[in-house]
Amino acid sequence: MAQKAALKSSYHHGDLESALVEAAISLVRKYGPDHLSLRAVSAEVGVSPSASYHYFQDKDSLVSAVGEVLFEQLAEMQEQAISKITSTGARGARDRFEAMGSAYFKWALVEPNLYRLIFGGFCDHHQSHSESKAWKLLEQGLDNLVREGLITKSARQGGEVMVWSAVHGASSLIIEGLMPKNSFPLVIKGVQRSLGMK
Amino acid sequence: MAQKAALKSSYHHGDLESALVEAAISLVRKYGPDHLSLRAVSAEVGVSPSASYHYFQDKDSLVSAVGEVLFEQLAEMQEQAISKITSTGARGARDRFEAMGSAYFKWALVEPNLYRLIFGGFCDHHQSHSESKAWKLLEQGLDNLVREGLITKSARQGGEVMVWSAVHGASSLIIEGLMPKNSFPLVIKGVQRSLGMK
DNA sequence: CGAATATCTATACAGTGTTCAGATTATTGA
DNA sequence: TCAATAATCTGAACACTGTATAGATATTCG
Repeated sequence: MAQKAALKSSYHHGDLESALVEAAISLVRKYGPDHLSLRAVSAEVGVSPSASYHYFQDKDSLVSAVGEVLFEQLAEMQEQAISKITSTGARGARDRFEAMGSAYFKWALVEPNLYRLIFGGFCDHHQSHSESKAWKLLEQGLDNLVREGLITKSARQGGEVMVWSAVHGASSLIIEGLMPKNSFPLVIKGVQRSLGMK
Repeated sequence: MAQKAALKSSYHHGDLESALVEAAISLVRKYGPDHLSLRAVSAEVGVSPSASYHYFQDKDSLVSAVGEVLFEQLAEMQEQAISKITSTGARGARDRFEAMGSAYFKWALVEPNLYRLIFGGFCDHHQSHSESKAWKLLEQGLDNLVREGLITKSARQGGEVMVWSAVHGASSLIIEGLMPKNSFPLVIKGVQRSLGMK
């Protein structure tokens, strides 16, 4: 079906589709989601501008593919941060929950242009919100807080919405220079209070 | 100095600068902040593409001017919503605070493309966050809550950051289809809890 | 091997941001 | 009042963009 490994055939690239996505990510990171050019992406890969039309209907379609990959990567980054926490019990649930939020925030600050691509209306998130890995991680983190008795079941209700809104909002506003960079701890505190967290 | 009113001189426009901004707003509203073309803006006004370079250094500069106007308009919309509230005392402070948030949210949902332009990294907000009208409104609203005894001084600390983050985050995520549209009441509730609001 | 297919190139077209020389109008000052 | 000056806008040009089409090249399979 699909030969995954890129071979050095000069004409047939081997895995052009993901090479284009990767090159696009690299260019967006540098120059922002606007200012991304299909021709520059093609040139980066060393292929003609029309080649991409075999894998993507148009430029927006490539951008959407990039968004999907990045959204997944962001969640993986969070997963990785969570898995680094060694504490157990109530303390563990709390630490993991905070690590999840901090990882999100840090990623946004380190990669503002990638963050803008995901959340700035450049790509269609055709998967429902509750199917996304980010959402599931959040659900899981909140469930742990309940299980360890750090928050009540009733306070947990709708917690995903509140937590993601606050963390995403702060990340976005800070990136755009509308909020001081050191605001994040305040948001963490506020989220904890909104959850009635001990 | 400056003749403000647009006169029907055929060659000299009269107030080209703000006419360009207005036309840009209209086009961004329809087609989004990406997909905005300087040439289309010029055509809308009935002027040559090069004319805009007398008032704006480049396209990005025009977009930034648009962002400044829109950011101000958003705050004015909030002010207007607040001024419509007739209740007084503690109830009044509470209602006005909620109206401020709801107005922000509604504006975002009605004008997603304008919202994206302001908060999606398209324009430089060269004014410091604490100088913005939005921020001052928020300060004022929180001060009123304290004055009316609805929240404590200590809970108020950093309230601007938490409130704006949550409201902006929810607006943004809902616009991008990453959160159900009916999530806003949950965010309001969460904000109130984070402020320890009675 | 040869035919069919997948993959990529070349070329072309309309549209983009931007520059610059010059045309047009408005304003100023003697 | 009327030339000189300044402000404002146009026209043409350049390099660049997304995209469609036709054709060249490589791979695969009978």
